[in-house]
Amino acid sequence: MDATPHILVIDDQRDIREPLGRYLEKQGLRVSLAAGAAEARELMRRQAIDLVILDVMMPGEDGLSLCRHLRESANMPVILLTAMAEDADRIVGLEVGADDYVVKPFNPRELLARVKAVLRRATSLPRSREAGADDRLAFDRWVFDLGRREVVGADGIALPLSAAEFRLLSAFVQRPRMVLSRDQLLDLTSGRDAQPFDRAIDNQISRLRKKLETDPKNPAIVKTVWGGGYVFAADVRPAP
Amino acid sequence: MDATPHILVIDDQRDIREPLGRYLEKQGLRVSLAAGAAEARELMRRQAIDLVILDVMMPGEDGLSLCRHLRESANMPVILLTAMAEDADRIVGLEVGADDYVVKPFNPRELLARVKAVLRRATSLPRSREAGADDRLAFDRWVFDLGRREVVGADGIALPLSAAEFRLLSAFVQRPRMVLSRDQLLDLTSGRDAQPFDRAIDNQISRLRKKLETDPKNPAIVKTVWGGGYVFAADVRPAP
DNA sequence: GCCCTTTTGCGACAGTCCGATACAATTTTC
DNA sequence: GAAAATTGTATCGGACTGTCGCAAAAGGGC
Repeated sequence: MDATPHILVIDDQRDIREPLGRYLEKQGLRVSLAAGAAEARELMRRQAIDLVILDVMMPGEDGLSLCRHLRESANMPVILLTAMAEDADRIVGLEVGADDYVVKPFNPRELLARVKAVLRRATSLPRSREAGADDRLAFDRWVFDLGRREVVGADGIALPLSAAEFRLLSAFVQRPRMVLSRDQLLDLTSGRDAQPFDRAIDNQISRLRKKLETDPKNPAIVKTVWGGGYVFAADVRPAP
Repeated sequence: MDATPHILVIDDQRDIREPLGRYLEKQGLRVSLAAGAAEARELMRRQAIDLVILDVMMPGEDGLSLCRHLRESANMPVILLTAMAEDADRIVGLEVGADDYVVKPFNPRELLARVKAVLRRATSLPRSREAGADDRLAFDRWVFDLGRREVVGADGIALPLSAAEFRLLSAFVQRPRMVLSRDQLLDLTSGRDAQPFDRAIDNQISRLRKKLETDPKNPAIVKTVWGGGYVFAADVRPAP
C-alpha cells in the first residue's frame, strides 16, 4: 500500500455507517461513507478506493449486484456486512465472490482484522482502481472490454459473453501463461469448492473456446494441460 | 506448484504433529515435520516448502514471530493452529499475516480443506514477471515457446506437445549438455520418486524423439548416455 | 569375434483424463 | 408466469501416460 488505505463504507443505516467510519479512522485508515449504491459509484468515480465494506441489505439497487459489479469490473476487494451467517456463506461462496464477510452485530476489532487481512492479500493483485473500469486488454485477434463484458473482434463486432464466460476469461486474462487447475478456476469464477467429479469448468472452457478460438479443435488461446488444468497461452497487452 | 504441494507441519507436540502428518500424506500431499522453529528453519533451507501449518503455542521462539517472519521474508502461506477460539487469537493471527487458522481440537478434514483453499489462492496470484515463463529458446531447427507450451518448426508450424513432453523438454532445455539420470528427470517432470523398474522416462524420451528428431533412430538432440541417463545435446540460444 | 549380462527402444495395453454432445436444472427476460 | 438463455450433470469416444514385455543394442570378459 503506497499510502494509508482508503476504505469505502456503504450502509444505509447511519447509526452503523458513522460509528464504524470513526472507528476505522481512529485506527489509521482513510474512510469515505456512502448511504447507497448510487452515492458509492459517484464517490468511486472521483476517488481511488482500496477496499469496500458493503451492507448487503440495502434498499434500491441490491447490495449483491453492486458487489458483483465491483468484483467483476474492477476486481475491488469487498467485505460484506450481513445479518445472518447462513446467508453470508452462501453469498460469499456462491454468488458474488466477496473476499470476506462479517455478521452483524460485529466486533469492530474483528472487522478491522479482516480488513487488514483482505488488504494484504489484495495489494499483490493488480487492480484497476478507477471506477469506470474501462480497461481494455488485447490478446490474439480480440480486445477484451472489462467494463462492457464483451470481446470485440478484429472486425469491430462485439461478441457477447455470458456471466460465467466473462468471469472465466477475466480470470485467465489476469493470469496469462499460468497453469490454473480446475479447483483454482472454480474458486476464481464461482468461489465454490469442487465436487468429486465436477466437470463444470470443462464445459465453460469448451463454450469459451467455441466463441474465441479460430479452430476450437486445436485451441491456441486456452490450452489444456493434461492432468493439470488450463493455460491462457496468448499474449495479453493493454489496448487503448 | 510443480507437482504435489509440500507441507511443513510445525508443532512441538508429537501426538499432534505425527498423526496430522500421516493424514496429510494419505491425502496425497508431501509432508515434512518440525518440532520447533529452529528445526523448521533448517528444513526450509534445504527444501522447497509450499505451505506451513504452525502451532502458535510453542516454547522457545514464539510461533507468532516465526509466522511473521515467514510471511514477511518469504511470503510463505501459513495456517495457524490455535488453542482458543477467542477473538483476540483470531485477530492476532490475522494481524500477524497468517492466511487462515484452525482451532484445536480440529477436524482433519476441515484442516485439509483449508490447506487446499490457501494453496489454491496462493498459486493463482498473478505473477509480476516470472523468469523464464515468457522466454523463447531456439535449438536445432526448433523454437521452444515456454509460455505457449509448443515448439515451432522452421516452417513456422507449431508442433503440439503433450503435458509430459512439455515438462520433459523444459527440463532439458534449461540444462543443456548436462547428463540427467532417470531419477532426476522423473523428479523434474513429475516430482515423484522412481519405482524399482520405472521406465516411464524411457517412453517419454521415445515419444519426444519421434516428434523432434529428424531421424529418431539416430537421435541428435536428446542423446542416450548408456548407464547414465540422457543429455540434451543441442545448442540452446535465446530466440526473439 | 562370441557369449552373457545389463541396459535401452518401443509397440501394445489399460487406466485415467479430457472434449463434445445431449439433457436437466436453474436463472433471466419479457 | 411462460419462454429463452444460461449453467451444471451424465455419458461416450478419443487422447495421454505409465506399465509390461520382448527385441535390440552396448559393454565386458574371454
